[in-house]
Amino acid sequence: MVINIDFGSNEAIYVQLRNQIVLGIAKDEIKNGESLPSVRQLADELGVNMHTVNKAYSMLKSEGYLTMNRQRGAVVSIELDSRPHDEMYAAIKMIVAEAKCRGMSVEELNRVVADFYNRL
Amino acid sequence: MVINIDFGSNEAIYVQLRNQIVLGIAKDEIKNGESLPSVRQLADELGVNMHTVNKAYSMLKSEGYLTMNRQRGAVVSIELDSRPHDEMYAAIKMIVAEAKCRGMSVEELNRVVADFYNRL
DNA sequence: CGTTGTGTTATAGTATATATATAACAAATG
DNA sequence: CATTTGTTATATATATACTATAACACAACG
Repeated sequence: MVINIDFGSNEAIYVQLRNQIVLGIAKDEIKNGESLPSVRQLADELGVNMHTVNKAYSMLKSEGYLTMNRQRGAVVSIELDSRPHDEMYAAIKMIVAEAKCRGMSVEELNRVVADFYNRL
Repeated sequence: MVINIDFGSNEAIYVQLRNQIVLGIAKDEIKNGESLPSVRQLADELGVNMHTVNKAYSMLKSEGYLTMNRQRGAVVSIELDSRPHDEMYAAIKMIVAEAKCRGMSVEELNRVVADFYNRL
C-alpha cells in the first residue's frame, strides 16, 4: 500500500496518514489481521518523525481500526458490527448541509456517495 | 437563529461558528439576502473575541456563502449554481471509506444521508 | 543470556494555529 | 461630524503539531 504525504498541506501529517490507512482498509489493500509497518519503519519511509506515525496509529487504535502489541506491531482488526461514531454522523450532517446550500438534491448527493463507495 | 458555542470542545470556536451558520442557511433559518449580526455584536453575544467571529465570517465568505460590506455587514448570498468544493468531495470520500470499514452498506449510508437531508 | 525489534513513555525544543486584547483605519449612513 | 461597518495591525498567551533524543518494558530469536 502506497502512502503519500503532502508536506505543504494544511492537513496535519498524522491526519493524512490516518485517512490514507482508513482508505487502504476500505479498499481491502490492507486486510483484516495484517500488520502495518512499525512506527519507526514507516516514519523512516515517509521522512517523518516516529511520534507522528505513532499518533496516527494511536488515533486508529482508539477508533477501533487497529490493535497494537509489542511483537506484531499494529494489526488491523475491525469488528464488523462496530457502529459508526458520533463524529461520523456530525461530519455527514455538515456535508449534507453544505450540499443543500449549494443546490444539490438528495439524489445527486446519494449518487456521489454511491460512486465513491463503488470505487473503493 | 440560535448559536451555541461549546468552549470545552476540541473543535475550534470559529469552526463551530462557521458550521452552525452553514446549518442555519441549509435550514433556511437565515435566508438569502439577509444580514448576519456584525462581528462585534455576535462576539459580544457569544462571549468571544471579535477576530474569532471575523475568522468564521471570512471563511464563509471565501466559501461563497456570504458577501461582506461595510454598511450591511455580512450578507448571505449563495449562488445556486455554485458547485461543491474539492474539500467537500474529500470529506465525502473519507466518510464513505469509514462507513464501509464499519460494515455499512451503500443503502444504509444513503438512508442516513437522506434522513439528515430531510431533517433540514 | 544477550541482542533485537516492538510499542510506550518522557523530556525538550521549535513552529504554527487558536484566541484574546487593544488600537487604529477606511467607507458609508444618519 | 458621529456612528457603525469590515479591515488591518500589533502584541500576548495558550494549545497543537512536529521533531529530536533517550530510555523503558516486553517478547522473540539465536
